[in-house]
Amino acid sequence: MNHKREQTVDTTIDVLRAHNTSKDTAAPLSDEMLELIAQRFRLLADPMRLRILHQLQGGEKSVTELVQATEASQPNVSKHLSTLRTHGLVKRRQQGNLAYFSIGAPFVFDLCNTVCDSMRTEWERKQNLLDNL
Amino acid sequence: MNHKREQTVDTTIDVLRAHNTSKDTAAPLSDEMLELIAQRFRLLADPMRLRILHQLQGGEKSVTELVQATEASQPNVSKHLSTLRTHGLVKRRQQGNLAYFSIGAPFVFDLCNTVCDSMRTEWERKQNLLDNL
DNA sequence: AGCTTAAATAACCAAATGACAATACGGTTA
DNA sequence: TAACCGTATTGTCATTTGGTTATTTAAGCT
Repeated sequence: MNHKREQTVDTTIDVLRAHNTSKDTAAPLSDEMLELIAQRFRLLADPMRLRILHQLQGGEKSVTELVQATEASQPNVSKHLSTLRTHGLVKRRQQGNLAYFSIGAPFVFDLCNTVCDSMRTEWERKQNLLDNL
Repeated sequence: MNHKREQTVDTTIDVLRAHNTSKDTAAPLSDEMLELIAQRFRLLADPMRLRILHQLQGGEKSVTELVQATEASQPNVSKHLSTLRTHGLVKRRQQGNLAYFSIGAPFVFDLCNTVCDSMRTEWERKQNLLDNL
């Protein structure tokens, strides 16, 4: 597989970091890279999965606990957990009959915070617009 | 509309911020809120849209420029721009015959950086695992 | 006015996604 | 072993999504 390590990776990140380069055309991101980034976002682009992750923020939980907390069907929760796991966002630990899941990639919360902050500031802006009428 | 401002918003963000609260069950996020957050992520969950946004990082661009840079069809680019615009991620400015688009929500790059960083550290970790064999 | 170019929209198709119901799996206990 | 519980998987469905082609709108230019 070997998705073009090291060199390509660093280049990409540097490009993404350089917000204010005044180049006319940004260095293109490879298709692979774009797909990987999109994939990560896609994992978070579902309310149910967000709900599960949000619950796991309180610590490790079994599937049944998650089912109760999210008020979703068990197969549904299991499936989401499975996809989250194959992408490394959650970890699984089996103890006897139970399967305990926990957060596997803390960066998730950074993302959520960024999104929430952006929404809040945007709403505050809109609020100000209304106030100044 | 009025998606439950202020109080609810702050509560939500506080909850998301409190990574290590040892509550057993996290305060549930409202369905509306989850859907909004998911929606934002969904916008970034597509390689084509990421490519467009990435191009706009180099500054304002016309549709045709974007078409050339992304090597996609014009209607395709237009449609993506339209959805990005209705969600506030890009701004549109019309000058004569041309329509110029630019970034409307800088938080996008924070998100991309977070994702890229996470990928890099993960790959470095895997790399170390291989090195230590 | 007519022609040309840029951009948006419409109509449509194929693929991906998320939900549910039913079933299978795996470990624990009787 | 059988019965039971928690979890995973499969098959199927409706919906959504991203892409295409064809068409329309709109602004400049002779």
